[in-house]
Amino acid sequence: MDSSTEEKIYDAARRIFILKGMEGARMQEIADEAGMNKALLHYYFRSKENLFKAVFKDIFAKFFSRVKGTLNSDITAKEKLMVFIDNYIDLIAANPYVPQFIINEINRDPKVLKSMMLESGAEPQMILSMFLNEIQSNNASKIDPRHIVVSLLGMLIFPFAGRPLLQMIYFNDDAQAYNQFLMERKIIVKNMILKFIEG
Amino acid sequence: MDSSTEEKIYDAARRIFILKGMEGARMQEIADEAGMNKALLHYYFRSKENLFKAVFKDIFAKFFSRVKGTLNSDITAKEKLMVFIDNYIDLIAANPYVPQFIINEINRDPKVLKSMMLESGAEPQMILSMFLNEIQSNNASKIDPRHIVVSLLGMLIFPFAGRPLLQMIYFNDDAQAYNQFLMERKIIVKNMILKFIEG
DNA sequence: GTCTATATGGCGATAGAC
DNA sequence: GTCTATCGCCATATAGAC
Repeated sequence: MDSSTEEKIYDAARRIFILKGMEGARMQEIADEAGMNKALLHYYFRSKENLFKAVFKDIFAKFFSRVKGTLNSDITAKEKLMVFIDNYIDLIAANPYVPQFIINEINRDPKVLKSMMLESGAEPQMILSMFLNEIQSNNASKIDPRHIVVSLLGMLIFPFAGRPLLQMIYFNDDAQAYNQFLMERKIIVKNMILKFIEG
Repeated sequence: MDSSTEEKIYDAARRIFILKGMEGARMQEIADEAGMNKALLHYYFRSKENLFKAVFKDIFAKFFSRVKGTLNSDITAKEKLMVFIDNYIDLIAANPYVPQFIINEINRDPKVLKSMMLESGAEPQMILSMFLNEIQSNNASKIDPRHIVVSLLGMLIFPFAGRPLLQMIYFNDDAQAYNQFLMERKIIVKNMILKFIEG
């Protein structure tokens, strides 16, 4: 681990903030995680608010760019959607707390959302057309594609966000079984979306 | 407003906790909301933790009992599902922050989940069969009904939890238009579930 | 740049008058 | 039961030695 001090702080903050959110995180905890003193956090980032914004902006931008990247390949619209579902479930599985973290923070302080959008390089107009073009071209049933996008994202994110409850009442708290359930969802969600789009 | 002091505290706490969560809420803020002094909160509930648990337990139990009630009427399984979707969207629309609040708190401290389940009168076994029977009997495609339950809840909850982001990028921040979108989802989600269940 | 020590403020909780 | 005043703690932030 020969990364710079600033990078160590940033990485530690990223882990702690994602797990506990802005309010739940403690500067001391981040310092411990980074293996250094609390004062250094302020030396490099001046305030907790600053550190949080730096981290949040990056997480937000990275997740958006990953989504964008998935949709920018050179295959048919339907194939893009299928690839997106596979990749997105893998992406959340590798970062299970990120989507809920983003949802929480945009609800906690919706004001930051606009600047996040701009600074992340994700112009609203580009985001708007994301998904929608893919869906429109295959949408035999002429449904407002925004309903399909929202349904799709809900189906993908909820099993991760609601995991403690779902795993307990439907899987007798068997984490292994629940992991398998999450991977099964790739096929399930693809089938569901296809059936809906193709009328 | 001739309710008792304890009720006033409880109601105020409920509003504040739902909006800000356990960590974001301040006892002073709850006292202001209830129109009284901070010390009275401790006189009646001894600690913030106690007050929070009392509120959370009730919210959790009430949401579960509403869901249960919807599924206990005397109609066919398919009709029950359709009625459930209508009622659940109305229920969230009237309490838009509640589902995310529940999700946050069970993730923040999963230990409380078990006692919540028991004290809310919702035995896991009863919860398990909830939905599943309804879906199984109509499930021509023989899909694991848990996938359908999770998909359904995700489709219903996500448009509320992700509202700030979705409303901004897909509705140009037009709240009125977004409200209409939420009501349209009753038909959309019903169609989606039906198509899936009926193969 | 990195540390220890400390200042400053806010919050949960309590004491005690009425 | 309800209030004012205050305690004690913990978290962010800063001062200052090295």
